[in-house]
Amino acid sequence: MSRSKFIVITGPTAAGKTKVAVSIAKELKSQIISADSMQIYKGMDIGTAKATKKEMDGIVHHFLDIVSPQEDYSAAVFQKEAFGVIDKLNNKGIVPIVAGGTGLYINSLVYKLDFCGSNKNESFRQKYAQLARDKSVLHLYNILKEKDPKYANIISSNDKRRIIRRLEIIENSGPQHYDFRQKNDNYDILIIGLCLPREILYERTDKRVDDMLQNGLIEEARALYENYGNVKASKAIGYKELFAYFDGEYDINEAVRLIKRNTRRYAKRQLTWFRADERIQWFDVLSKACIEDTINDIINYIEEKGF
RNA sequence: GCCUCGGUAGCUCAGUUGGUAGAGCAAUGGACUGAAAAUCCAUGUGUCGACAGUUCGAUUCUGUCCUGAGGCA
Repeated sequence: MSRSKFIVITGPTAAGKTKVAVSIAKELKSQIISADSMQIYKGMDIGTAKATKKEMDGIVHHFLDIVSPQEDYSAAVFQKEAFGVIDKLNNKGIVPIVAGGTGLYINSLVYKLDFCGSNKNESFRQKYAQLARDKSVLHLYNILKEKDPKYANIISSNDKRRIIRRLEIIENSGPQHYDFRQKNDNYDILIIGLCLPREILYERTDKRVDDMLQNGLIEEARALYENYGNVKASKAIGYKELFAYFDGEYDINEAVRLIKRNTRRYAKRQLTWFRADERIQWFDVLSKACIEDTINDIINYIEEKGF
């Protein structure tokens, strides 16, 4: 019996993951597992650059449109469900292609991340968020420091989000260990990263924002705004800025400027995230005359590695 | 042609009574364990338009030149 395996295709936004992943899935007669924290939402298509039916080209895509924008989802749920799909496909002799740019989602598969089985506790979060406003974030940090000095030591005393989350875990499940990341060795994993020169990447993200606006992003955001209001999904780039524009905080030109800027910063953070994993084999999508040549290189690499 | 005001960080500008400079925006590096397109940490990147003069020392004062905007002809 051969070992379980999967292939990951990742990289910054606008690097061309969709096309590459579909081409490779076709070649390997495989299916795609999307690892994107925003493409899971229904009705958010243009702004998340979700693959169109045409772009999918008959390839099965998992984890697109699986929840409505008002529902909760999380990396932990993704981890569990994605391994379910991976195992199912492996059993059928298929090597799945995990494709996406959400670092935590990718890491939940390629590392042994333990989410401690601790569910979200909304009232707890609200209570502590209020406490942070009434007193200070540092006040929360000091509470955490007493309960879990080891974890407190590795995060910033100003990281409200992680402080509250850790307190929540302790509240739910009692004291917890913190294991530094260990690679997931239950599977054979091949990780492929798509990259391109920073300057050109930024030109592409800028242009893509313009294209999204042409294709009706404002109308899509307006519908989300009217149907769901300020939900978690609306924190996505391209939506949050338009929501502020709808609220009259600034004009459309400022909204567009901020969308472009935030997209650039996001791409930069993704690069920081992925650079840290030395298993990634990088392919420059502009190194060859056309993307098809790069795709061939990737396919050869996959075969070389026995996937 | 003459007059006036400018030329300092990627951009908009501040400043130095002469001791090689700092804000905003933009940008860069990093972290990331049930919100992650989120959240957080760190960082000034510069022939101060060019050349010469005065000076111990010039981005700052003087001169010439280059260059931008406006005004007068």
